Amino acid sequence: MTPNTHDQLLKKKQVEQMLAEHGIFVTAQRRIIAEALFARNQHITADQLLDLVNKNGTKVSKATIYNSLGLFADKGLVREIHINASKTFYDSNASRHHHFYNVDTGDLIDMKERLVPLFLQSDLPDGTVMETADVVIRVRNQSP
Amino acid sequence: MTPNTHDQLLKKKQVEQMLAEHGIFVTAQRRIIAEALFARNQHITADQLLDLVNKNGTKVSKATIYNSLGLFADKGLVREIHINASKTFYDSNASRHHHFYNVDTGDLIDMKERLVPLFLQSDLPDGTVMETADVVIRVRNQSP
DNA sequence: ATCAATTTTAGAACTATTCTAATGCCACGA
DNA sequence: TCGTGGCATTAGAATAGTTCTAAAATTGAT
Ligand SMILES: [Mn+2]
Ligand SMILES: [Mn+2]
Ligand SMILES: [Zn+2]
Ligand SMILES: [Zn+2]
Repeated sequence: MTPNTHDQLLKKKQVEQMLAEHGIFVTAQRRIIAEALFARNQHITADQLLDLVNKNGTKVSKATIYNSLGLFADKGLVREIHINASKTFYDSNASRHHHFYNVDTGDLIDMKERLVPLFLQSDLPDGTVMETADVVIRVRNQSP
Repeated sequence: MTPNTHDQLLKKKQVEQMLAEHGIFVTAQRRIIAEALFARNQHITADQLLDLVNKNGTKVSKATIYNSLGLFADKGLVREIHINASKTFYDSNASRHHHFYNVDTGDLIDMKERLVPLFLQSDLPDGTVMETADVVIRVRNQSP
């Protein structure tokens, strides 16, 4: 019995294809990182991802984690979410959606699409085009 | 001729009143910091404010700048805006409004009120109440 | 095999922010 | 007026997320 099931092989193919389609040269480390990152929709920090990737014997350096996350973000595969000066999440779901952040629990929760604001291109500052719309609604637990 | 004009004295009074109304004990340093910060609507970083405050002979420590900004933010007098891991702005206008951030120029520009999204309390996660709605629309300069 | 270009890496460097612990300040009551 | 308690302020150290450096590894092309 090989360590790779059919499903895992499929997923590996999908991830490679995804990277290639976005003009990202596939390397061993990028494949490992992308497989861990895109295995599910998640909000993860750089060093949570480092731990996750290196949990199973593989060894990827911290620098490569940052390099790859930066590259993936540039190519539009992940979204950076800046909660505060020392908390940056990477969202493996880069499609248009926004978030609730619970300051009491630290939870970052996806917001339903229908709540997303609408912007008109013509309302942007002159000579600019929209890159991303970053929305974080901070909530706290109701007082008891 | 005294160094303080009538207008400046008025402004000083107003600032003290503002702090007191928000339950902030007025101290010499807090008054100096608040006068510089609330002199106009601005988006300013902690050490820009440190420079501004200490420009005219006064001497306030970096720790006090951070302590005061944190206190003012807790009391709802300023808004923190987290652009990225190493760029936090303090907005001296804490009223509800949002921002465009130009990644090419670094400009942070106020957004007109009518573009602000609407949220229904009932759409928040169960058991939570809204604290702030932080919206930053990132734009970049149109390609030439 | 050789080569140039790109990627990875360990660890150092950087830097915004927070922490520490000593000192200062001030109001109040004895 | 003096002493005490409680904050506030401070210099500088510590922290920690991120970026940088420069050397080694990998890659695909010739
Ligand atoms: Mn982390
Ligand atoms: Mn700064
Ligand atoms: Zn999300
Ligand atoms: Zn503003």
